[in-house]
Amino acid sequence: MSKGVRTRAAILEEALSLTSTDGLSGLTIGLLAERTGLSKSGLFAHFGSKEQLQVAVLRQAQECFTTHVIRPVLPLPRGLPRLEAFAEGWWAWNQSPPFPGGCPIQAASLELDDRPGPLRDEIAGAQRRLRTFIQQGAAMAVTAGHFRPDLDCTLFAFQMVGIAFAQTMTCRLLGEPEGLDFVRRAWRAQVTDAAAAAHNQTGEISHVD
Amino acid sequence: MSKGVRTRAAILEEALSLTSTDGLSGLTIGLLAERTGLSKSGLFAHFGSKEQLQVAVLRQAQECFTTHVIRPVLPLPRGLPRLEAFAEGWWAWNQSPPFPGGCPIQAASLELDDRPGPLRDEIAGAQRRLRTFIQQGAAMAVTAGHFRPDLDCTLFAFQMVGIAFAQTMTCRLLGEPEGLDFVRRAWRAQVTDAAAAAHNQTGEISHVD
DNA sequence: TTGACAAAAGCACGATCGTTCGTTTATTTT
DNA sequence: AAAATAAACGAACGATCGTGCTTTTGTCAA
Repeated sequence: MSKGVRTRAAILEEALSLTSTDGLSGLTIGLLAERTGLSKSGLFAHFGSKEQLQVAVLRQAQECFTTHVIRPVLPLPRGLPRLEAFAEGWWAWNQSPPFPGGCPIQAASLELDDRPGPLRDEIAGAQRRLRTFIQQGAAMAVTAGHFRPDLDCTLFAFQMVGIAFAQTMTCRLLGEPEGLDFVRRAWRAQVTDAAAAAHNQTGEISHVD
Repeated sequence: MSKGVRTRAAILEEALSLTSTDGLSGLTIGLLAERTGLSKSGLFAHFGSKEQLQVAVLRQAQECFTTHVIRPVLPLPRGLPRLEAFAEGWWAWNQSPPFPGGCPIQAASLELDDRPGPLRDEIAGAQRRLRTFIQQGAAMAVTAGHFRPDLDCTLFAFQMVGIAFAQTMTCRLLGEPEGLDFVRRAWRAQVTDAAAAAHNQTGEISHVD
């Protein structure tokens, strides 16, 4: 690994931290240069423009999420087991991501939703892929008989995304310790509803853990 | 109404528009002065500091929300009717608020959740009050017999907040036209679940509209 | 209508923003 | 080790940031 690639990675790591606390618009070249011990111009040369730096940060955030949350659950059996594990991993990610602040992509989703351009496209793509992943996970659960056949998997993904946002607001903004508990119960209710007519009517489903 | 109060109101209205598209950190004194036709210093004198301007904007946003969404439903009968009307009003507000961008408070909730200070306190207070309003609305529905007695009203509010966030992401960031449809179905599912054992088991409840 | 006071303007400040360019220092490759 | 290339620096750019002043303009009551 050559020098350039190594420092670029170091820059992005620090940039990710900064973004998680101050947002994409709070990510500033001068401050980032100071924290990495580089000169502004030296750092700048790695990206060519601020916007490209921001895009790189978003890409890095996605990769980080994939590594921490997505990839670990892929070896698990399709359907409910994988879905449950993903959920628990996602809640844990939201609760304390590998940066000082909250999930940068979640924050950027509301920060840039009215400003068209490459940045918004990047985040929109990330959110779309995530939703698709959830939706397909639910579809597998249907195929496996864990979920009822008439389940709307897109709606299922929509609801799960909602829980994640509510978690961030409750735990991070309001700082309520029982937030994670709400998350789990909301998720349990959703899973129970999705499984309603599959095995039985009472919502008693086979657990993973 | 004296001159000062009038221009202050005009400033705040324009500031609210700006914040809705560019966020609280994108709200800049120079740009705001330009749009209102005032000088930077003339505008600045109305607030004393940028932070106080931001606080004023957040207060204005809350008042606007109260006027458009909260107040209209207060005359309605307690319980489900009022709750349903509030829901529809809230979805409409999220779909197209009275500003060019999205709801500033929702955006600021994720923008400032890691930066302690008066601004975060203001938003946190707003979100707490909103959640309390929902929670009490659900409690009234329990009292009225519309919802089951063992309903966790705090969890109910948590879930509803989640739907609102998911709506913004789906409709505003992703621009999916069927987003509002998801919102209504998710909300319907939540209401159905909350009403489950009240009148009957099928989720068939008395409608308002 | 004049005098008191509020509101806005004008100007300047230090700081920081993103960006460019020429130079110097490291790292590769030959 | 020398030549070629990549990486980082230093200094400066125009612009804009938030924030102080002083002065001018406008408003409102006596």
